[in-house]
Amino acid sequence: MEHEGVTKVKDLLKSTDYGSEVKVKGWVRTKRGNKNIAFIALNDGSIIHNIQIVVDVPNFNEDTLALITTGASLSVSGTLVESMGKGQTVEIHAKDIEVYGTADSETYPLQKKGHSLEFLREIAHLRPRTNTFGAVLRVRHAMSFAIHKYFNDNGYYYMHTPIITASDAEGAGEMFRVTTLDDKNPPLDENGNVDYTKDFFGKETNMTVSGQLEAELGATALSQVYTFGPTFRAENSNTPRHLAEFWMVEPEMAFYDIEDDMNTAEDFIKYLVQYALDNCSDDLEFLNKMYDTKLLNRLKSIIDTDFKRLTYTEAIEILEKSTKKFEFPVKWGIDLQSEHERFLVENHFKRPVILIDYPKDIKAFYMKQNDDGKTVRAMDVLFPQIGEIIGGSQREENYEKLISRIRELNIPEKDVWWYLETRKFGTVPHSGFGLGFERLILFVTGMSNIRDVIPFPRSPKNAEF
RNA sequence: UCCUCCAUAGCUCAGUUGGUUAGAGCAUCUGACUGUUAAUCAGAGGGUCCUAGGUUCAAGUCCUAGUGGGGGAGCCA
Repeated sequence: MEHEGVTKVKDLLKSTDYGSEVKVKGWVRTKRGNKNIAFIALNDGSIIHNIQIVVDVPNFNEDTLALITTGASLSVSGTLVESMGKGQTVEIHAKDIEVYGTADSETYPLQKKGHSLEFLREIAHLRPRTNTFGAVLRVRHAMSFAIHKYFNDNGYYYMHTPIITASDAEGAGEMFRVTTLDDKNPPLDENGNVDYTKDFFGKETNMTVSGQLEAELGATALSQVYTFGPTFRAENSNTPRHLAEFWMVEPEMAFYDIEDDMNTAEDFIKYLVQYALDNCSDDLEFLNKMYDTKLLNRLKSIIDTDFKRLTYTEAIEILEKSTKKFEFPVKWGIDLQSEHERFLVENHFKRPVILIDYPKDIKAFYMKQNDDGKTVRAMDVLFPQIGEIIGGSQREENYEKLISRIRELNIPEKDVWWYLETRKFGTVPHSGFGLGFERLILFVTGMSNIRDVIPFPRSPKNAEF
């Protein structure tokens, strides 16, 4: 739908309708020229490229043109013409220019020149106006859309799981507390502890660390569901791969075993990468040129490569036999460290790896126990550069086995009674996995810091904007 | 949270064994140029050297602490 006769830059650049009258609105990237002619590069975010506005200076008010500086917002009406200059095929010969808002060139922080990503993080309110963040945000949108499309096309239902939760059973990390109690003078019980029965929900509540347990409830009715929402971890993690607030995709499939789970994960991620290549080529080419010249090759190779599948035990054997010296010694039962995962993916197999059948002691309570009594049907998809991009498992559907594991781990049964009931009433084998959305975006964009693939990152000591 | 590196103009950085008035490129401003492509050329303005202490005749430079940031690790997605 066209808005007020305005054409997007994206469509103007494709157009060959020379001589037609057009209107475009956007933000000035650069202006250059002399007293006779001026060139304005205008961008509206619809595409990484700018449309060039050609201004015959004598035809315009001098004071108006003086307001057109980098960052100013304009409405331009004019004629679409074949460009006389090199560097673009079409441009707009301006007839009328309206300045919506100026951007004082003395104080506007974005220059024509490139800026460091660290600096741009400090001006996250303005960084969407840069080429890099425009590209990242468009790719991020495309990936969000593709996720919904993939699941919708494959018979999944999008399920909204709660953001506020009273269950601490997931054990996926430290949680942010949610409360309306007076922080200076909270009600106390007879033992002097904070009395959460007086709190808003009548019990202690937190921000969710995962929608999985609730997604399982949906899967035992709708067969295939997925969640896609914000997730919160109060871990003091200061790394380029962690956020305190991030988005997670969690499909959950009834009647799927671990093999189906792996097949789905691999198909899903290849679909998303293919979607990016098909729909974000301009942005990916820019990122490939500016940040990571191997990006496009890496994305293409992922699609054509079968992920290497092996068990945790086999992986341990490979690591033990390798001549590489690891900082953390390898032994069956340990949780694999980044150096181990990187070795497997980047040195040994040189392709994505799916590891299954992990020791049960290093995995969550809900994972299906294998007959060996030692391992569970967990699955981790390990990617080059970013490590674990997907973690999933077949779930334990046997009530007796599940509750005995819950008791072993001292998880309060009163917190998970509802979860247990799905195993009591019409239980089915089922599986699922979680994909860290920002880690996917890291992989697809080739960016190296997770704070640069989310518009307004939340991390320890940073909740600005 | 641990290890490590860093903090100097709007941005990116240089600044020697501690020693006059702290520099460059880009950006900005002024001027020149009739088709530019991060335009080019000439000139000008622009600094609480992160903060607080300390050592010293003298600190951007050395020491201590703090704050913020990068990289690595842990926790994890």
